[in-house]
Amino acid sequence: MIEKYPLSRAGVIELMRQKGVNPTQQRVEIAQVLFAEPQHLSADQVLSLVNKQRAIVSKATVYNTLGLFARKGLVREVIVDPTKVFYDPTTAPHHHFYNVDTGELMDVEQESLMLGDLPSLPEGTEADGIDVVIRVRNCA
Amino acid sequence: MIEKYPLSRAGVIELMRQKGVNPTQQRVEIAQVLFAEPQHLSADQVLSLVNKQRAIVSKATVYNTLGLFARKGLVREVIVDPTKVFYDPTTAPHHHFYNVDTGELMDVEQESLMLGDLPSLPEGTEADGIDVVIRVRNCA
DNA sequence: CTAATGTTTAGATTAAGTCGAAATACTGCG
DNA sequence: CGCAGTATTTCGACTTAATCTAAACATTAG
Repeated sequence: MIEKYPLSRAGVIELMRQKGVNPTQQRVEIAQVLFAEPQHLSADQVLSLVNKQRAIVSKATVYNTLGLFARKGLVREVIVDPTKVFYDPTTAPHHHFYNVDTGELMDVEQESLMLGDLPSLPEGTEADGIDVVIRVRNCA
Repeated sequence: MIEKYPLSRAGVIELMRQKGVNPTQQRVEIAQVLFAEPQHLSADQVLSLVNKQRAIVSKATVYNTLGLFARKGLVREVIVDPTKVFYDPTTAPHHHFYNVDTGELMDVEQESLMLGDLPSLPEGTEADGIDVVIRVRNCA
C-alpha cells in the first residue's frame, strides 16, 4: 500500500490483481493516471488525462471503472465538493484539507490529528470508514 | 443556539435577525421547515415540504435561501452524498453518521468522539471548520 | 468454432443546481 | 400619498456530473 509514485504499469497490474480487479487495457490506463502521483482527481480530469494523446477510454468506462476501483478499495472516494467526486489513490487512513476558496484538496500528512474512540454506532450498523475534512480558506 | 424544536415562527424570525438575515415571507417559511425538528433535508425536500399545501416558494428561492442561510450560519451544509447537499439546522459543532446503504444521515449525539489538536494548516490559510463523517452500513 | 460471461461504447437521459432578466415587494423620503 | 431605489422572488432556460440503455466487443471454456 505504501509504494513509490508513480506506480509502474506492472505495479498497477499487480495491485489490481491483489484487489481482485481484472486488469483490462482501459482499467490499466485509468489506474496509471490515478497512481501517477498522490493526488485528487475528478472523473472528468481522469477522462481528459487518459485521453490526452489519443482517445483510449470512453466516459462511461471512466465512471464505471472509478466506481469499481472505489468498491474494491483501490482508491478512495472523497466527497467534499457538491459538484463532483474526487478519487484519491492513497487508501491508508488519512484526512483532508479542503480549501473552500480554491476548491483544492490536500492530504493531511502526519497523524497529527488523532481521533478518540468511535461513538457507539446506530443499531444494526457497522463502521465502514471515517472521513475527516478540515475546511480552510485563504486568510485575508 | 440550543433551542427547543420545533422553533416557533417568532423564534425563527428572532434567529434570523440575530444572524443578520432579513426575515421575508419566503425565508420564514423555509426556516420553519428546517427548524421544525433536528433533521437533515436536501434542497428538494425543503422545496416540497414548503409547498406541501399550496405553492409558496419557487425553486430558485429555495436554493438562494439555503445558500444564504448557510453563509450566514443559520444552518450547516453537510456534504456526504455526491448527488445532493443536506442542510442541518444544528450549527453547534458535532459530527455525523452516514448510512451508505440507506442514505440516512444522523447527528452523533454526545461528544464521544474527541478530536485532538488541529494539524498545522497549509500556508496562507485559516480554519473554516471540520467535518467528521462516520460512514456506516447495515450489518449482514 | 460456439456459447457464455465480462467489458466497453456511444448517445440519450436524469436530476441537482445555476443563471439572467423580468416582476414583485419593501424602504425611505419629499 | 407617491415616487425612487434597493432587495427579493420568480420563471424558465440552461449547465453539467453522473447514470442508463442496449448494442458491440473481448475473452475464455468447452
